[in-house]
Amino acid sequence: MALRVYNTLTGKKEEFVPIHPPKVGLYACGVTVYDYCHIGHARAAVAFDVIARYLRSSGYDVTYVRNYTDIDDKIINRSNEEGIDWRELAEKFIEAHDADMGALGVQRADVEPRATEHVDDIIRLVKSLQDRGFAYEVDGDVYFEVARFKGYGKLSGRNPEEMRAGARIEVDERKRDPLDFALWKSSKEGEPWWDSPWGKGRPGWHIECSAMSAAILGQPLDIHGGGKDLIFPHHENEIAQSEAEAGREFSRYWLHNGFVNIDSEKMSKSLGNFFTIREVLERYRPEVIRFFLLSTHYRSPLDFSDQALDEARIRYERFMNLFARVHRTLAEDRQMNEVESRSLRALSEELEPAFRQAMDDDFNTAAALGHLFTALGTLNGVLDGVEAVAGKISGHWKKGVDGFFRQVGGSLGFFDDGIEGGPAYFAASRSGDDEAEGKAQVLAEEREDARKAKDWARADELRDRILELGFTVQDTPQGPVLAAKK
RNA sequence: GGCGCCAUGGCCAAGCGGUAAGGCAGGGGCCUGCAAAGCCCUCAUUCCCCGGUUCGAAUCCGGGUGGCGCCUCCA
Repeated sequence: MALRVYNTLTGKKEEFVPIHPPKVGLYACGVTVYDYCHIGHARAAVAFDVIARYLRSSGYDVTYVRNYTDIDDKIINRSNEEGIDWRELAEKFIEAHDADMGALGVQRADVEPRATEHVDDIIRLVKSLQDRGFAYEVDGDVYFEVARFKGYGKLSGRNPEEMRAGARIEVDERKRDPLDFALWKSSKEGEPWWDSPWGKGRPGWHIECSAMSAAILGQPLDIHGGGKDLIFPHHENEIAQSEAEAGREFSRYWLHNGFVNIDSEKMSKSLGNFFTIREVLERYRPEVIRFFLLSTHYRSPLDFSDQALDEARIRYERFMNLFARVHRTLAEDRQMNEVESRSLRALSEELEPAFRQAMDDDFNTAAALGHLFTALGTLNGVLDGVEAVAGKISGHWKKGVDGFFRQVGGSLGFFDDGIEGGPAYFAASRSGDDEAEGKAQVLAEEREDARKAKDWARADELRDRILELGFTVQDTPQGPVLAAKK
């Protein structure tokens, strides 16, 4: 079964064929570091994290590059507002970005370049464009001349003539054409600058990705991606710069993730309707947020709401409940019986292939997760049978279940600890209150004694007190099991 | 104004020409001292509307209606 991906450039789903298999060069646009990341940034990061993970699990040798744009007007403005050095500001938000994304299980990219580390490459690229007649200088600023590049508009499906006719492009007298965009900007007094053939200045917005991707991955790239809002002008301009300079294709496939919406409207800084990752992390577990983000196909819009997060939590906890249950079920060293082996065959012969088929279809995590829920019913059913006769499960079965979830979870960024992850999830240490857990544990034992004495009033009272400590209690065949609420 | 995307049960959500996955919520049953967790059954003759193509359409085409996005910084 071949992997198929939706390519923005062609508007179609195509079979994925790397240029130099098994190597895959993947470049995703990262963030401009002038503020904390919101859930929209998280979605993009998680989407491309899953893409990189799944490509690897499919046998590709992926080099994943995700940049930080650490020099830009917004950074300069923000640093002036806060009265701190722009470098310090960028550093602060790079650290915050790494912490937030790390919490969500986003793996580090293989290379995470910063624009300021590649100013030499940027200057070389701008100079080359100028030498080739695609760029012109005006008082220390260098612009890309869109009219000289014939393919302009091919990614976003626009044509330059119509865009010029549109009234929304602001007129800058210094540009030969309203569509021309800055490759290099002269720096004003007090602004960051680098020496260049055009005097002191700094990179324009789009040029850093062209320069860094070529410097690190070479050209053409296999995949270039980012949020849908980057299609125009950012990625369109990258194509113009890179293809004009190199005279060949910039990237084979272009992948773009959809937005996170609030009440059906795009979450964005300008609308003010955004939630930062850290805000949401105060209310929901990182795994739950990740599960929410992967519950819809990456190209579709995704509505953010407490209701949606609550449902994601319930859904995610069904897996954790299963894991905790498997974990505490006693195992014995024997061959699997018919029921056990049939359930594992269902995993390996039906569910795992179905999972991969879904992921092969343009990384359809929503459909892939659907198949995992099917596994849930089968596996819980096996445990029901074991508990009904107060028996033990085969150790091979336990191992098989653990292996299955580690395997599929590896592509999604879940279930790293397999079955062990169940009890760990419900433990209080995750919410940082070991003391309360200790107390609750004592009460749970008292309650168990009361239950054995059939003192139901006492048992119920103890359960209420445990609840007040922030725990629910389940009476299982293996004894009482606590779970942190939250 | 230009370009584009979307519309599936109460809610979320797969589906990409072959006769509606999955989850949440709801109803019934089992299990339980009661719960919780879990299991079983149930829950869209129908996919915004109207035409068309086809043996066959949620899926393709045309026209509506509604929502959204990009065209300026934006994941």
